[in-house]
Amino acid sequence: MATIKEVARRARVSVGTVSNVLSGTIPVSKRLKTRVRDAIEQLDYHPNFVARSLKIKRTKTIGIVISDIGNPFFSQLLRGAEDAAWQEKYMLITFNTDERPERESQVLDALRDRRVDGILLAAAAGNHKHLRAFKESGIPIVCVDREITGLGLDCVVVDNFSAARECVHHLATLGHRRIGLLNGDLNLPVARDRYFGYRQGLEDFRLAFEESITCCCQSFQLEDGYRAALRMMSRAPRPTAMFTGNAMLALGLLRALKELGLRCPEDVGVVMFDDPRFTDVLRPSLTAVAQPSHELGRRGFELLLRRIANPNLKRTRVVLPTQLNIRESSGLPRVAGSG
Amino acid sequence: MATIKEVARRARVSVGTVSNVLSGTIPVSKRLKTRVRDAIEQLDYHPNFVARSLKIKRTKTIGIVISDIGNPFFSQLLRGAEDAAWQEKYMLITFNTDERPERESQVLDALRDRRVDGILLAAAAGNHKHLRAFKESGIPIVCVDREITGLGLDCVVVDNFSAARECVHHLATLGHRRIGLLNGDLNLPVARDRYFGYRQGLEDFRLAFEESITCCCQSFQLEDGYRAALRMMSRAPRPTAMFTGNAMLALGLLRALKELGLRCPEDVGVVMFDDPRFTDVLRPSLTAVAQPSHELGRRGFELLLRRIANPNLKRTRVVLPTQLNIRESSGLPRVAGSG
DNA sequence: CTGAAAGCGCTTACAG
DNA sequence: CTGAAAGCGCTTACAG
Repeated sequence: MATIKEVARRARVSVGTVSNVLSGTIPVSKRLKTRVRDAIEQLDYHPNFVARSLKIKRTKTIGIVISDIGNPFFSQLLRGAEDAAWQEKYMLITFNTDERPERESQVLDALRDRRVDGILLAAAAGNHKHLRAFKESGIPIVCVDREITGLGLDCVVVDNFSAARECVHHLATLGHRRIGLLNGDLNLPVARDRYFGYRQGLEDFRLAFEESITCCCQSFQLEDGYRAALRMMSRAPRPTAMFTGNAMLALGLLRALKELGLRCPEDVGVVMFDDPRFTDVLRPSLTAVAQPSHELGRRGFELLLRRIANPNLKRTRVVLPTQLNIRESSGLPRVAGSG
Repeated sequence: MATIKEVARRARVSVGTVSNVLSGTIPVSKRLKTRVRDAIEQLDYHPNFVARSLKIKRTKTIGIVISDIGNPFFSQLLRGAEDAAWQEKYMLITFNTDERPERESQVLDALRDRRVDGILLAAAAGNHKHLRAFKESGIPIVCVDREITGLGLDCVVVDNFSAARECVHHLATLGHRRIGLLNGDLNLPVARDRYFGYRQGLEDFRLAFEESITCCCQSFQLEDGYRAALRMMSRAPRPTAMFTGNAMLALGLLRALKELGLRCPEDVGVVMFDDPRFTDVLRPSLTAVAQPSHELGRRGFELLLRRIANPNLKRTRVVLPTQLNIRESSGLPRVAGSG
């Protein structure tokens, strides 16, 4: 590919002049401008962004580190970030960590070596020692979906506590008295918040918290949810309704119910966190907490950009609203004592 | 962040020597090696990959351009590519095109400016003028999922024709005589191959091809499938079974059936292309063609790597096997004349 | 306006 | 082994 030097030679100007017509910041005479433009076209010249990055110490690239792109929540979040990034001529380097902190640490190191301008991070559970070390690099991190406290990191999140609490209220209002929980790893802040929201919801209705119908799986994956649900639902006394920490766990639960010959919502009502596109095609359609995943990504990027521009900004925490979409799976109101 | 110069000064060696201990290709005395290592640690030095890229003319970065990461097929493909790339210390820049050729063209240009080493492309429908122009850059492209002919591009794909044909055979064997099609844009090679496979399947069983129960939507999106299905299924005579070109269209179809009060599989049997994780949680569980999406990504990356290493290799075309997973939605065998 | 030159942070022949 | 130097392809003061 042609270089700026070749363009300069052909246009009989200095490389500085070529650079100037390209950037437009410093005026160039019409005569030289056309000569340069012609040379560029003839040589099919495309400025080398790598060289530019080295010089200006900006790569216009950010890393986005999530747990699993297979989860529709994260794929939408990625889309939001990409859409915002494209407008600003930024590019995204994507990484999945599968919730493994050591992989997260390696990925962050690799991104630092590439000198990305910033990072959007949905952190894995576990300690954040490597994040503390990463601060040395001076590369800003904005947490998306999963807040990290104590490191002064910006974040854009939803109010998991309140949304979970609302789910329990909804089920309790329908007459449920034994409401179980199928959740992810409690080391994950989102899982923890949903857990405490669940408990608060029970308390609000003076319902007993029962260990035996509460399960925190190792992951938010379908298979884990399936196995846990199989165990929980084949044990008496069964819950009459379940709240699940995300959609994958709900699918696992539904699979287990099906296998056990239990009907939803007649035998077991279901309400879940997350509301991916396919939700209302399922039978029954699923009552779900919709999160603004696309916006989470978009706002995350915008915040990161502001942080890059101004490292001294004080820490920002953005909370986006959720919405409970009531569908069939939570069931009809129960008559007292039928659970 | 510290530079190689600072490390050299502190270790009292030349920058060349620092580079040599880092790369390991040229031997360095033990004495200097420890001095350099100490300096690196003290300064928390991390080599600047951007500078390295400029010098060696390799960015160890590839672009991956797909239509929609929200489609589980593509998110798995991306994972496959990422997993393979990570092993080779490559990074992936991700882009969604939403099937827009003009966006695809812009994205490719931007990736060229970044001097990616290669590109994994699931091309949008439409003409490929911009791809022809892109060849000038010398940056290799490997097509994944969607083959492009006439430009000498490598590809890794599945046999869409045969898999679609097999779906129709399956339905015909169950006794269906009016088998409809819900497909994506015929300008897309995958859609076209599935279309012709469908027709061949009908022919194999001497079933008539009927325009009125065939629909090629503008996109492979749920909403398009829903609208088309609503139209088609409310018109008599209805098909007794449908073959859909992907999972999103099948979900759209199911939503339409539900709305029209039609049961699946009793009223309408359904077989679809793609087999995402949630498929067998649906009621009925869906008969589906599983594609090795993860492997498509992995093999695509591997092929790209070979192509980068050797631009003179002759064109390679890799075809990966699919598998028809028979579940409830195709229904039980029909008695003759019941359709 | 315009050009010559320094420099971004590396790698890699080339001498010694 | 080791160092001095050139060069990757740009941008940006600095003179003129």
